[in-house]
Amino acid sequence: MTEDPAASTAPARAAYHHGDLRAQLIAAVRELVETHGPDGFSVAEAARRAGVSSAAPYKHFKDRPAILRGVVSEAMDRLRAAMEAGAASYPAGSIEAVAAVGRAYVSFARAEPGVFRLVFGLTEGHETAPDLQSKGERCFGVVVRAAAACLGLPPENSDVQARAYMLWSFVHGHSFLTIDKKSNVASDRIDDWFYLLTVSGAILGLPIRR
Amino acid sequence: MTEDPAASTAPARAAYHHGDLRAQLIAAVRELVETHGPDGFSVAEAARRAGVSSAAPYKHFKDRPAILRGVVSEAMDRLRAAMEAGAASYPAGSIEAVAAVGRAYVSFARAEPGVFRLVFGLTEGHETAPDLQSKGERCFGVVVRAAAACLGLPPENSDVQARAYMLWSFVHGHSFLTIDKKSNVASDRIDDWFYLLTVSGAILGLPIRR
DNA sequence: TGCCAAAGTGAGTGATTCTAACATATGTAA
DNA sequence: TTACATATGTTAGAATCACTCACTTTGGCA
Repeated sequence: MTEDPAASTAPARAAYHHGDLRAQLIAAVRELVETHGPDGFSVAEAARRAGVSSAAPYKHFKDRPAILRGVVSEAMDRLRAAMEAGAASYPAGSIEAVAAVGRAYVSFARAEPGVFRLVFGLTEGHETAPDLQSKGERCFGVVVRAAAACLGLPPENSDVQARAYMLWSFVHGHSFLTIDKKSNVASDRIDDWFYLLTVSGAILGLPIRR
Repeated sequence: MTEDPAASTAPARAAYHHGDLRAQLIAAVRELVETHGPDGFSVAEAARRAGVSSAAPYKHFKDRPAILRGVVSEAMDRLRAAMEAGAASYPAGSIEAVAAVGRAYVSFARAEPGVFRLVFGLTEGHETAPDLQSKGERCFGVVVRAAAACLGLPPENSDVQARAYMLWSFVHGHSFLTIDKKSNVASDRIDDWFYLLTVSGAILGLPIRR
């Protein structure tokens, strides 16, 4: 019982008492949410996978929603990092950079549909979570900056903000429809990259590349 | 105990044994989902509100997810009816009719954010629910027909399908971002009707009215 | 070394989902 | 009208879960 190397997908059980249980719990919950759906997760099962008693999680999280919020917070960090990496992989100010932000968004939703749904389906305790709110705004900020650079306008410009919001709406909706498998008729036939380029160009008012 | 007129918001208790429990349960669950969030609902509470024992619901629904699916099914009927009514309130083939479909969509999300989230957040038993799948496709069909009429092309045309999908993505994303209160900075300032007209026009390739 | 706080355990409470066995009302056919 | 089959309800109970409390163990620190 000193070691348990086959503990789900968590890298390893560090120690009997001291291990970084908090991170391991978040990883376990993320996995559960991904496989069993956002509401098919239980604190008891997560604790079981982490190899601790069912009361241990409450030393690190106040509540069941608090655990969910931890997962969401971590996921939003990764999402924003992916968006920024997408923007950085193309010349600053190019429309390709804008589309790459959207592409990163859709890719994240495809790779982790359960977590993605959780991020934008969290309602309980949402009002009392200023850090999640601010992280959401930072994600939006990535879109705003890319659009601003592309348009040659300051990010505070209202037109930039509006166009960034439209871009985000489209990409957000496309992500949801994709993972929901609704209307796969059109979704499957679509090359996302071309679509994102097309729509980004149209929304930003730039000529569309063919 | 023959009458119980103050039973939540359900119109009235029809009879002791015979009442239309199924419809009343769906109404109670819809209400619970709306007030306490999609996962803050319990079969026991719904039964309590309908004035029956906690085992009664299982005579009408196989499962907890089955009840949710019943609510979703009913909601999708209403959503489609609202979209069709929106389209019908403007001349057939007009861009205003297309935008009205989107407006109905956003209005529904605003009016019933909990149910809306449930409709597109349902994952459990989703694969074994062909009626929900077909209802989703019928909703998409409303968009397709409006776009086809506007473009003067048959609904089966692939360009029509793709543009309809883009329209739906945008409207869907806008709905979600609106009810999630993310990035209210831009969302609040927006006149939806003008936006929908603008985007609809851009996506359909028609001149944008100013 | 001795003490304190952090971190984990085990048992227990109340609520939940769902099943099983039983009771009652409704509709149909003799 | 009576008798049966079925739909619809009930109570009781098993299994699970969220969460709390009292207790124990461990690591850090003066």
